[in-house]
Amino acid sequence: MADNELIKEDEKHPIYSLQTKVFEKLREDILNGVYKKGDELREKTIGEQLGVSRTPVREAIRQLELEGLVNIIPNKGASVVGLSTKDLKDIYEMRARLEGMCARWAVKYASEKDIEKLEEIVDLSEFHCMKERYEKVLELDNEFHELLYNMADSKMLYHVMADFHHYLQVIRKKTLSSHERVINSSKEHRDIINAIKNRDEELAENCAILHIKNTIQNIEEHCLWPEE
Amino acid sequence: MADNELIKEDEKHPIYSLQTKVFEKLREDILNGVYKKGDELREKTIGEQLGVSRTPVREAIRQLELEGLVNIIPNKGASVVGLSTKDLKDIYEMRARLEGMCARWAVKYASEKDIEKLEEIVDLSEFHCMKERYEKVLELDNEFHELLYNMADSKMLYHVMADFHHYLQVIRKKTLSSHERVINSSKEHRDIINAIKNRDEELAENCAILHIKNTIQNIEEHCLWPEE
DNA sequence: TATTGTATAATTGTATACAATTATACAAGC
DNA sequence: GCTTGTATAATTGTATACAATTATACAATA
Repeated sequence: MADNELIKEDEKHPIYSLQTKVFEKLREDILNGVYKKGDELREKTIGEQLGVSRTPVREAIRQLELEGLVNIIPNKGASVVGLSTKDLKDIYEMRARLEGMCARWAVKYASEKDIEKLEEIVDLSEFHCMKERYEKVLELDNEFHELLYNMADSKMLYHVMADFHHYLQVIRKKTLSSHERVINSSKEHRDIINAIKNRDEELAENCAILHIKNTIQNIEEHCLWPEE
Repeated sequence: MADNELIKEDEKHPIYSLQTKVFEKLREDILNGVYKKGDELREKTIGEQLGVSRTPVREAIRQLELEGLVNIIPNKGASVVGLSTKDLKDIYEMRARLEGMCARWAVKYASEKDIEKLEEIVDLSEFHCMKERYEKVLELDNEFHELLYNMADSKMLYHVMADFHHYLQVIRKKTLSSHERVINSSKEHRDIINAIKNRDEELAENCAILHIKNTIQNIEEHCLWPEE
């Protein structure tokens, strides 16, 4: 049996069930292209690879099916669907609009502390950008948007945005490795913050939409869409 | 053991696994308020009620957790989260924007046949409205939006909209039982169709947004939000 | 009474067993 | 050579067994 990553992590995070960990591992692997479109996911094989029985693997695959990342044919098996370039583009377009909604709603609910926190994140991000520590920049970008999603104070909106965020993770890693893009992104983040500060819903929405649209444009310009 | 609904349906739909059927049954029951917020979902109990073992129930509950309808605490159990009135409102707001996107994209991809089909649906709907057959009207409304979602030709957008659609099913049943609302809804549907016919993306988007906004307003006016 | 400890029961988490379905290999017949 | 039928293997679907965790009941103690 292969040396087993999941059980090792068990010691560190005994909070999560094996099922959850298998799910996250498989999702990660699908989104990162470890499994490619059409690959078949055999319960037994995956279970052996991860050192668990079929049960948690099955449960994980069922969840992946609900997310649309996997296709299950009853009594036959599961195969990887994954995300095409068009899927990613569509997600960005949806995200643009919903990010706008987020910013608009954040205006309504933002506390002074939230806004300070947003500014801190951007400050730190610019610092790490200067030092060219882009993993940190990505992390902080995640924090920025995560906080924004929380500020909107909507369980459902958060839920959708969190899903999108996972889907886009791989490509965001690329966009936020460009010094120039990070600089621009920071400016756009500050525009959003200022709009929220001034309690200007319309402006906040437009800034947030523009931010995502610019991200898309950047991806286009630098040909960062995944080759299929 | 209770008389068992799931196995009976087995004869009719042997395509779906028990797991799928348990999932759909539980989701339906949660959305319809059969299970209320906070109710605990015991695998053994539900399995006995439905005449299946714990395994498919477990898998179904895991899926419901991913949808956010259920909260699982490891080693403790699953409890119903369900949708609050605010959740429903937020979903409508998101849907308004994404429905707009749908209409916009549908303009790009709509075939003559699609448009004809849309018109047929509205014609039929108005006919059944006249006859006060509102279950039929609901069915056709579903068809209209389903087709629109398909016309947008986006797997991801369809996926999100399909989820929303399930979530809103209960309340849509109420709004489309009002003669007046159905009449207005039909007009709005025709506006959307005409915009698509004229290949006017901007107008199509705005009409679709307005359609959902009007739906929301109708719900407000008639106090159709669920009492909590 | 309130609290704590402990034994018991209930419940979940995981693994495994068995049934049902599907895939594969290969020989028989054309 | 190609199809078809059949036996075998592989895989999934479901149920169940067992382990681990959590809840419950209740007695002992302050």
